[in-house]
Amino acid sequence: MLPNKEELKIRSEKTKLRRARPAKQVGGHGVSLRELAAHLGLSLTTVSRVMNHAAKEYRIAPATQQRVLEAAASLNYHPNAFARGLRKKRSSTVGVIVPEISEGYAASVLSGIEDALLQEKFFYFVVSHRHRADLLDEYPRLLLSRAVEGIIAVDTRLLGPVPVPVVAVSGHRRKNGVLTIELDHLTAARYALSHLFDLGHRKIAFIKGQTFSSDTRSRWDATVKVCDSLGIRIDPQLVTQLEGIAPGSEPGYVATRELLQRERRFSAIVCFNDASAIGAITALHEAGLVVPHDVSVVGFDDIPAAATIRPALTTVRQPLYEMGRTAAMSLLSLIREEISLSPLRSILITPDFVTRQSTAIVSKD
Amino acid sequence: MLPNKEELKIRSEKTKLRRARPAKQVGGHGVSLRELAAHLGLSLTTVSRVMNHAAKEYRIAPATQQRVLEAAASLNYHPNAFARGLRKKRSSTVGVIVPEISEGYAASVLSGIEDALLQEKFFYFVVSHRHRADLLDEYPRLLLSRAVEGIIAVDTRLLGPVPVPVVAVSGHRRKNGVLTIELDHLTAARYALSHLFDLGHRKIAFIKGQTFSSDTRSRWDATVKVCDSLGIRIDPQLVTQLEGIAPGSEPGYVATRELLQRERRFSAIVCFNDASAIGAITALHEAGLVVPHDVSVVGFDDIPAAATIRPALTTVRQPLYEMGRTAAMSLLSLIREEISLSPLRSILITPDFVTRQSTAIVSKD
DNA sequence: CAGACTTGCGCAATCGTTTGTGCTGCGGAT
DNA sequence: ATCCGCAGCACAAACGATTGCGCAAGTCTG
Repeated sequence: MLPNKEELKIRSEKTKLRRARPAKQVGGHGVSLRELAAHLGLSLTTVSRVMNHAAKEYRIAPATQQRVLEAAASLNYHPNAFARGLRKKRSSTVGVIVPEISEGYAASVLSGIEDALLQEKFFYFVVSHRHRADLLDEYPRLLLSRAVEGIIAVDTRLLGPVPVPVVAVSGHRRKNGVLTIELDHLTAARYALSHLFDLGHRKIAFIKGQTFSSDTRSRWDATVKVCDSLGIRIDPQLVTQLEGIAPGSEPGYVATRELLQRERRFSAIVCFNDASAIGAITALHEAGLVVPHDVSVVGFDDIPAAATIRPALTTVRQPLYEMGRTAAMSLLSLIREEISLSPLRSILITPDFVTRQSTAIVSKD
Repeated sequence: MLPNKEELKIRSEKTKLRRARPAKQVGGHGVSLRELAAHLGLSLTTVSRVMNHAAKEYRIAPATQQRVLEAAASLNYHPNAFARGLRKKRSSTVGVIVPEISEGYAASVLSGIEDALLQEKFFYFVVSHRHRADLLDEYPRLLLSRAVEGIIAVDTRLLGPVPVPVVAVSGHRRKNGVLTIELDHLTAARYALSHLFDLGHRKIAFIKGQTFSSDTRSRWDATVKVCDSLGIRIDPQLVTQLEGIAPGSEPGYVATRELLQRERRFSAIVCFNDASAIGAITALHEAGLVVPHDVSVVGFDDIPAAATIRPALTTVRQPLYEMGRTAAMSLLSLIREEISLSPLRSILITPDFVTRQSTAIVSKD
């Protein structure tokens, strides 16, 4: 049955009535496009076009633009994010998955991510999986249900495929459809080793990372390669590995004690990270060895404590902020389809090297 | 002009045609309610009610519920966040404003916030203002335009009033409409001072925080009060203050050197935070004083470095994670109007005390 | 002065959900 | 046989913004 004129009339009036009531908006502030338009005596269309900077394209008179913009400002108009998202199918939001947000690594990367995203008016959701498999499985779905347009995985290996662009910061097995931002481990190794080499060190000990850490492999491969080219022989007896998931300096302390027990002489230690370097220094001091006089120590990361510990740590600095920034910018490019994935699978970030007091010329005795 | 039957027919068919095309959804995955309903031969209404657990209320037959749920699962139906938000005016999202995310303080608080929020299916946006006034002004608005239902300000003083519930973690001047989560500074001071008191310390030096830091005032007030009750005299000559915005241990180093120059004897220092305590230790060592034998040092915060530095730092631990959790849970209660603001203006969180190696019995000489 | 452009703007459909109200059978009470 | 009530579902109007077309004046061309 088609409604007749009478009914339509009535309905239309009811509608008007409803529209007249002050709509309580999300956030409780501001007015809707409709109210703004009514206030101006213009159509929704026109106002919308002005607000979207599409005025030229649709030839809105400059005077009208002025009026609209002023009214928008004075009425405190803010477009409703839901309505806009619903219509445009874009949320200007990305998801970030990290192992643990309270850790310095993730937080530094996030800082870079945030800067890059906010510049483009994007926001981000953060979730931390804490290495729990169920969360690793659930979070991407949760993020997608929040309509994120892309995902950044920080030091995290995503399980299944994801229907939006994904950028990984370290820690992702190279995989189809995932752009990885990683440190240039070769340059990093070259920094650390040639520094020691130039100081005269030849018998160098190494503390590798835990096996579960994704950087362990690539960093060690780079180390081997650089030693090769420098002519440094890697003595298997001088290689140890961090064990256990304990954070902080403890694992490095343990590894160094093991190293010392092997009674093989070495004049320097290259550590997997600063935390373990600090542990190494403690162990060396306990063994009566003075850093850097007897043994030089090189760290990795440049965490804040690296500068404050005595002796201050010579270390390879990971530009985490920059890695985050790059990740975010790449993700945006992928979302906007300005770049496609095939040509580049990973972007290398160049580390810095910070020379402090924990390394010195090899002693002559 | 009313459309006649003919036109309506045509329009309706056009409509059907459009609806038939596979709608590319946000996130590129799943089907819409409409498709799900069509698939089931049911109305949108019914399916929606089942999906929203409102089946009882509207007497949907159990068999129907079953069918709906199964179809939803098999078709991978996910409600569109925009449409739902638009309709229900709720985003299940809050905003978090921090000074700097890469700093340990904010990151730890965020960790607690995240846990509490995700439990309730809320997500959060993070923005860091870096003490820039323009951002402090802009971010609340930006967050509101993203329809956040509440805001958590971490160590940050919001400028204007905000039309959604606000919870502050430290750093907020007590203000109407803002619930503040803060450390119980009195207990904290009692921990630190009675520890030193019991070790025999009477001549105690203090390093206060920078004036811009919001905790400086309340922590000092508590210190004065506790000294009073313990009968410890505060010698103005033994009180210094951190200067400058430099992060890390430098300000503490400088403050301690100043203290030493005053040539007033003291057997212990109570520092504003761990970072400055580390600086203090460095300065003391340089002056030939051994910690803790000659001077005991107490920190505040319990940052990771506190445990690794030598000597390991005795310090007051701020339960940042718990403060974040409490903030988030309170905010949710405010949003749901389960609690109102008037009765409680601030929630005190009790600190812990960690005894390590930087404090010792006062030496007899 | 008629037709062809251009200028400046409005109509109305659409995005996907939610929800107040209504409508249809069917069984039991009278 | 009539009426009532309830079980079980559907209608259709929002929510607020975007956008392909379309249309009326005004300007220009010849």
